[in-house]
Amino acid sequence: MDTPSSSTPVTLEDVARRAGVSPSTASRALNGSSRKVRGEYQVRVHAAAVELGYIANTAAQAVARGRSEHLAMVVNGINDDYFSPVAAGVLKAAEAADRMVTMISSRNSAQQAAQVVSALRSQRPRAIILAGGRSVASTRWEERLVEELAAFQEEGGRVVAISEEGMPFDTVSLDNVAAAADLAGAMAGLGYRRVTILGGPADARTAHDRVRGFVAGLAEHGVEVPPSEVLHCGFDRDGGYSAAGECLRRRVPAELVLAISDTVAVGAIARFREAGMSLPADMAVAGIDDVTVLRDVAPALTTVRLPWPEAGRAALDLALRPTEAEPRLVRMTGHVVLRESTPGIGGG
Amino acid sequence: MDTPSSSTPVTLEDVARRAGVSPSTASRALNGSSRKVRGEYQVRVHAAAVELGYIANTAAQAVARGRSEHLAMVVNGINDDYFSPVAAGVLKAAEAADRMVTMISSRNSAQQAAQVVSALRSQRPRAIILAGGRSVASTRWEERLVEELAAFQEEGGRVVAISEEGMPFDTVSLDNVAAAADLAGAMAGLGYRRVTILGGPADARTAHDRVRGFVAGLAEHGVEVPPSEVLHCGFDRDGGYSAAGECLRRRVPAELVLAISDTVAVGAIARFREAGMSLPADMAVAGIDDVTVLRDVAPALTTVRLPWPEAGRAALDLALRPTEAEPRLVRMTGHVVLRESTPGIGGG
DNA sequence: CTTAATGTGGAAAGCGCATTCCATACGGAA
DNA sequence: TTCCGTATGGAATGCGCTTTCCACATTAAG
Repeated sequence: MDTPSSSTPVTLEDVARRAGVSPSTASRALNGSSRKVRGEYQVRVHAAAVELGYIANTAAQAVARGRSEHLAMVVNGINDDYFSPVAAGVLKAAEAADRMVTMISSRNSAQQAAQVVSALRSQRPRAIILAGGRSVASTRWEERLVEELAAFQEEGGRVVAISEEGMPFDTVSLDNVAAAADLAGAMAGLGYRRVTILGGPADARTAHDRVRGFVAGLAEHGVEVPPSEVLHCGFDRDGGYSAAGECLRRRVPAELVLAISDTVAVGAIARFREAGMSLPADMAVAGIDDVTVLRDVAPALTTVRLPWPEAGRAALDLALRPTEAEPRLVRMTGHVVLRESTPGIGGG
Repeated sequence: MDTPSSSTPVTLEDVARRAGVSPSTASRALNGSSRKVRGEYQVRVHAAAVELGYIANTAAQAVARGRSEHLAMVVNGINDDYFSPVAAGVLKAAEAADRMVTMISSRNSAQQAAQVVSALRSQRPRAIILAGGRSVASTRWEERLVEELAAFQEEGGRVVAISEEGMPFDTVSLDNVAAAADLAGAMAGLGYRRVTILGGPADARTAHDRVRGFVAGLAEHGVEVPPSEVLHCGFDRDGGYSAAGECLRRRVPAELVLAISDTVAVGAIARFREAGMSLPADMAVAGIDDVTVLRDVAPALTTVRLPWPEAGRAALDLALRPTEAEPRLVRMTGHVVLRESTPGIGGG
């Protein structure tokens, strides 16, 4: 009790000795074995275990069994604000399934992701969940990443990607293109014609898809967006802020700014306000994601609700299901939520 | 390549054979051992490892060494929005330190926490970080939790608590009382006299401390808050929303609502708006935490900035440092951020 | 040139557990 | 009563890796 790190963890053998049985029996009694143990021994072993405060050594179990039951997740480039919903969804589902999940963040690059997956593999987890952040071009590192993942799967592991349709693994896909197109369509329906797109990083897959959706959705309603009206910027609040500044410098200001995400939209709003504009009177703004904490702010932001937490849960479900021959695809779609920030033009 | 789960992970022995050395040598070459291996063997082993795609089995290492190098973290009651900052801080720091962290969420109760810590212990991690959520009274389950943690420490593990001063472990403390008191003091300085407190759950430690700080800070400036003006509610947006409803039913409405957190404040604001009030003209509102995404909303929320991500990082630093005789305490304080939501009364 | 000190590879033991295999006890059928 | 099938405990083996411990050079010291 005095010196630190003095005691040593109690092992299964300790329990067995205490209960007066063999380690084999103790093992069978304490964990779900196919073999049965006589009732009397059963209770004696359990009693000994609680008396001694025995906690099974998962590492040892993993090596004896050849594979652990843990789950691993790589979060690609956590954004302080934004990392939450999908990770929270996964964690909550894991809680319900009584699992632990090991998280590791990769600095947003596929190179890191490959290394990180390799590190994860060393844990021999049951499944690896990959969240977000591929880039547009299929780089050499992307290939490495896929290879690494494929090797893992080859060894009996499960791989689930979130939001990354196109990988040869089980995938939970949030249809970014459709979400953006729906929103754009709705905006066109409200009468907006001159729109500027805050497009996020040029090389991020998600950003790219959303921009594509915006453009397509508007085009469908006869609204063309000249390439000069697609502004690239960071994927966060500051990105939106500075891109909005750029926007202000245009001769003919837009009627509507379509931001690639709510966070970017918030940054833009801040910049517009700073310039003395009154929202939504002077400028309409919409985003994508429907970040919860933003639902109540003024002007309430028009957005597309994307079921991120549900996607996390779905990913975990897939991860827990046994591998099948064909990669499965769970597709989730968002729906447009009209709020005050886009009152519309014709009707106003 | 055809059937799934066909291949089997390559082991250290495979590498050794390929390199024409003994497993011992391979082990020494591949991992940081105190022993040296001849240069030639060194490169041969490494070459063999990459050729074969060897990935060390951490579980086996953990059992051989007696302890793993992983970090574990229990997040107490993840709130979809709010879980972010501290977890993100920890994860980022872990990334920098090249560590993985296993997260597990406990349903906000100490009972769950005790079970969860026990599960974590089975991994034999190097450290366990405990984030948030103790209750006011020291229940039997809290004791169990501390016991569990103490046993873990006794076995050589490190324990770090965030925001939970008073446990016999290394602690990163965010001074909730002081934060609330500072804010309250500032508000009193702005001339507010009739204030209602949205106090969160009656039994949550953090909430309790903040309410205490509010009351004390106001009292210091001669402002008394009758107990009837402390409204208890959930710790989230909906809690704030409904508590604000209660608030509206009062005869003499308050001039200022002090919410226990930004999220609660946002809920309250939503309710007030719904009632047709104009903010901040009709009602001033302030919160605590300074949630990033809320910084730009209108009316910009007066709050106390609490360095949650930094706390996460600090916790990880502590976790990586060797145990010392005395539990260490890292105290972090917030600072008041005045924004539009509390324009003040005298000066306005 | 001998002897001790040092460096380095390999054999073997061990980490905590699951599991296969063997031994024993028991029940029922003949 | 004998024989076989079944149930269940225990010894032994193995999982992948680290770490003594030992053997064998080399080299430095005498």
